[in-house]
Amino acid sequence: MNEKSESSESASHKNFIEVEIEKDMATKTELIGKHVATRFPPEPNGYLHIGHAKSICLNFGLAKTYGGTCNLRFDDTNPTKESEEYVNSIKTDVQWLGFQWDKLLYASDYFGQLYDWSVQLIREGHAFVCDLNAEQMREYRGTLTEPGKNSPYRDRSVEENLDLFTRMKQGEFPDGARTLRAKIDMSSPNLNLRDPVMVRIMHAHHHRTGDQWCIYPMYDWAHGQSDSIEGITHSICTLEFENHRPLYDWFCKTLKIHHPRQMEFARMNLSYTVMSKRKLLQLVTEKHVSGWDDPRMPTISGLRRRGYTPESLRLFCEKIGVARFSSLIDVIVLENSIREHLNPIAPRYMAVLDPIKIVLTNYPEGKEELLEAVNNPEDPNGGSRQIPFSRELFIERDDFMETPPSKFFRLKPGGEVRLRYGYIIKCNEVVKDSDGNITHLNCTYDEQTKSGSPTAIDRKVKGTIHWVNARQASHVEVRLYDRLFLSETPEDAPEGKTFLDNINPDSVRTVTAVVEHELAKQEPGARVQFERNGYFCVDVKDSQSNAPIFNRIVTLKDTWAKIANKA
RNA sequence: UGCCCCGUGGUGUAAUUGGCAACACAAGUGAUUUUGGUUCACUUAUUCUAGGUUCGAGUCCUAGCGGGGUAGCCA
Repeated sequence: MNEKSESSESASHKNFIEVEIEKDMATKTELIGKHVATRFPPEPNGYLHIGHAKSICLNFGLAKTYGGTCNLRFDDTNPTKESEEYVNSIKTDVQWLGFQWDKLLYASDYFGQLYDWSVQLIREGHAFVCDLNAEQMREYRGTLTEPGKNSPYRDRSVEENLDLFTRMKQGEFPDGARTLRAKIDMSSPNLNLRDPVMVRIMHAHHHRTGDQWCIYPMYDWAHGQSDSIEGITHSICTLEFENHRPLYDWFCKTLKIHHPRQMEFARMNLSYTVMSKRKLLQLVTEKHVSGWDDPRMPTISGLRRRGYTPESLRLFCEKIGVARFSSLIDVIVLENSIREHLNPIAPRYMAVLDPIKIVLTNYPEGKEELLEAVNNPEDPNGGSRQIPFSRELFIERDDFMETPPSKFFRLKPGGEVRLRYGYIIKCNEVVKDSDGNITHLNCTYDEQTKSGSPTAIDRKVKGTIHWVNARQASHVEVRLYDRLFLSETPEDAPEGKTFLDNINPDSVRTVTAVVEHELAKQEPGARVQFERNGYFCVDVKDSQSNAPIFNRIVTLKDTWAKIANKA
């Protein structure tokens, strides 16, 4: 049973679900000789987001840990909201995350079985056809504090129920005219037990069963039964289904079928992010983002396009843990997970996002030399490359300050800085146009300080900055993404405002960067580090051949920014 | 308002099930560093409150306080 510690994570502790599963498998007689069976059961009515990733990692992870199985099952019981498009995107996302299901299944596969079981419950007096409309049913249900009243149709004979239910199936009645309800207890303190609707009439085309059915089961009357049919041992879902568990149990018990154990965990809340399908949809339809796969979206497809790796998302899900307390995860944890994955593997390049020119006045005009640059200091086998160096270069505008604060280790008038892989230079003159804007900086370089040369060791400077050779620079589009929301909890908007008012107006900034030649040749999907800037990914959708567009996945940690902000 | 669930450093999770409160991240300090990155070291707690049981309580009991869920023919 030590497979858990064999997987990549470092001796992590068991979560409460693992503890319970191990207890169940060891003690429950009906589970003896069986393997752990879980499932990931999305409704195909939207795109998967990072919150689903938690559930996916949990369910598939459990199966892996205990040598069991995990199915992908679509809970497609509401044809008006579902489509093939969503089915396909969900399959893509699950596989991209690195998981392979044991079986691919649909709740709609079980409509026939569910119908037969409905008939069984009617025969046994556990279900009845009700003629109350939606509004009347709400009245009869009672409230949180008052018990409900029995439906006037509750005591119909088995024969009448059977007849009516058959005719419901045959399409004799319009939508909403009747429902099949479980006969439980209208005075139960748990509202889910007040004779819940099992089957409703819906003359709608289903993306898989077509027009075969005009009655469709409700979630409660499909989910547990599907679990049961598939031999699921542990049915793991989020906390909002907690109050449904007694009903889940009631159906299995009353039907006398295999009875999986439902366990609930807290859904993920991420700071500076909204996660509800409704709000994500609103962001898309109202064009606050470019689509479901906009790199700022918390959808799997958005994170993928942004440049997040499956490994980083799995790592993230491992880090946040699983519990029953509804917590708020700091988005920094997400950002760190991609830094952690990319740091040892992403090749480094120099790219200047906001260029300012420097002229090395003592460097011979027309001379050019090649400097050796390490591809990745974290990777001993990463090798090196040659980059051209000459009299005119670009550096980052932020790396020069005319009147810098203390502890500014970069270029300043009269100050020195090292050009990465090159020389130490000194800024002698700030050249401005008539409007007072800096046009370029006149600097001198010290030949003795060339990187790697024995004489270079003699002198040290505090700062090293990146640069790009002016004459041979390539120009590429770079999209600088930031958080989509300004507020830690965007949903908490003040009176009269909504989460949309918390949108960050600068969540994306597009710039043309001057970069090393090598960067212009990167293929879509490639992930690199721009030294001192961050990790970037070549956009898969908008890049043209020989014209990559870079998405900033995440900046590097920036302790200078912290120091500067304090001052 | 009824019922259900949950409260452990700033954040997220642990604690051999009643026996020295631990890990990661964040924050801070220092070291290393030709990325203000990486790496390394060190620093940060009345376990929501009040009672109770016990030799001993984060863990069990009671009450309070706080947070979440729940009144679709959605899932």
